[in-house]
Amino acid sequence: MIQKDEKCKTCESRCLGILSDLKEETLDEVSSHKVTNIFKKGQTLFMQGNPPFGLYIVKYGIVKITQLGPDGKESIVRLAKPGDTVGHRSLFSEEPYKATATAVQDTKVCFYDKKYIQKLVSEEPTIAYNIINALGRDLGAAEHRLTSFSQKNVRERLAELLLVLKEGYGESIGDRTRLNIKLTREEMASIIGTASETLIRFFTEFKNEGLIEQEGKTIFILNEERLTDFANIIY
Amino acid sequence: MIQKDEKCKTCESRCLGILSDLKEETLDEVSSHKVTNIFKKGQTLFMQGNPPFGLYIVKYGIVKITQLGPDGKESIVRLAKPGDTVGHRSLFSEEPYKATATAVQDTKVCFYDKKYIQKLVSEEPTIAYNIINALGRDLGAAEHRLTSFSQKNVRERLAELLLVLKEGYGESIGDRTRLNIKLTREEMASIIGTASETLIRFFTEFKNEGLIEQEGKTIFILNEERLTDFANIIY
DNA sequence: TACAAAAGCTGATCTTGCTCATTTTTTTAT
DNA sequence: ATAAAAAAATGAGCAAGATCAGCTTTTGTA
Repeated sequence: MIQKDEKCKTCESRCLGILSDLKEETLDEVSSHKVTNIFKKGQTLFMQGNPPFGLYIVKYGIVKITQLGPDGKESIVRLAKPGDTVGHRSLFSEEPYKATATAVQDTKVCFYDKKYIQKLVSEEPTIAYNIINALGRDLGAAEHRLTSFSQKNVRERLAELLLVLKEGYGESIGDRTRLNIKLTREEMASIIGTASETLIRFFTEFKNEGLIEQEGKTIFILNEERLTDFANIIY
Repeated sequence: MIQKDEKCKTCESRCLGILSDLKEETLDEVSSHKVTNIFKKGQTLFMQGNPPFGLYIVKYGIVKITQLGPDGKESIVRLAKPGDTVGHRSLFSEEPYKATATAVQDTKVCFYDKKYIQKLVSEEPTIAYNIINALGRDLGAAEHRLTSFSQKNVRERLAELLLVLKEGYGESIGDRTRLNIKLTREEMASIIGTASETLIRFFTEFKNEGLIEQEGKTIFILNEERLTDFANIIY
């Protein structure tokens, strides 16, 4: 499903992302260079090994970026929410994608051709800044996770994951925080690098201890403070 | 020790890094904006928590970028060799450094002020490209390591580390490859996220199996092919 | 609405790799 | 050159978490 009618100028997700600082007239021009796509839950935006053609910006929904391990098991290396960019890591590298991007739920993304983004970067320093910042943020997150993988146990990493999800997807509902993201146990396990059985055990522990709650597939954070203690936060 | 006399134009390390595509006259201008420093082995370029002031480019030597874990243990998240950039992750983010940069051996670096780099990025798209590429490469490496941490055992990760070090620091000497980098067992362990004792055990195994050799503190790769098998490479 | 498939959960067992202790070797400083 | 400190190496015991198996619940689909 392809749409070309929508305008960046009036897009709510835009103000969160790398196009946030552009002038109105530039935005009109940008609009005419994008293609909007809807991906159903489970559909792939691009696959590991394919050549990169351009840049995706998430309008709504959630995208997971995964890598295949030696035994065909997938690891989730990153998540992208509305306003986030997907494909920026490989933008100007001449190499094929090192990861696969898949819609975690029904997702709308805007696609921009590589050539056009290159032009934009050279003409609009603010775009360059924003891409550099986005990459810096992602690199910081990845390296922080490396340290967690090295030095924390699974229970601590799960507590940390719940707090990170709260940061990115949490919405305060009364005295609880609802996580507006639905991941399978398998997916959560693959983010923190453990077996799903192990994740489930600690997840159940947290539920029994009254730190979190579940309604259907939706997770609620009840006690952020105690979760923070358990996460053994680094800084 | 500070030197201001050296020229970027004639610098051998420059052609490897983000300044590689500049015109001669721009390079003269760039030269006048840099400060060259020598850091003795063990000295720090900057510390986790400090505000970032600019960008470092390694001229010779090696720099490790480390993060402190919850118990004060350090994890090495990245290494930088001549031509590589240090400090680019936090360049335009308004946050303090999330990691510490330390000279692994005597190291010479050129320092460029943040403001000046910002000006350069907006005036020279090639600089923006190169920084984006450097960040993309680093992010790719970090995410690849995340997958390895999730899915590989210590033996496989050590084999992989030796191959990565060969890629970055290897020099062919007869039928062996010498690694031009000297790390302690502790440091190697902290790269692959294991205890030094465990690393030493597998290191000894690899020596006994004739995959690697050691003269003093210098490591030689004898059998890359078999090491690659053991590394269980992902792609 | 019913059936199949996928996801979630729990228990039992086994293995990897961590921790602690000790010895040996190498490096650094005086 | 010598002492002190740091790094490397090795062994033994233990614990975190992986794996395997079986069962239940949920979800998707015909």
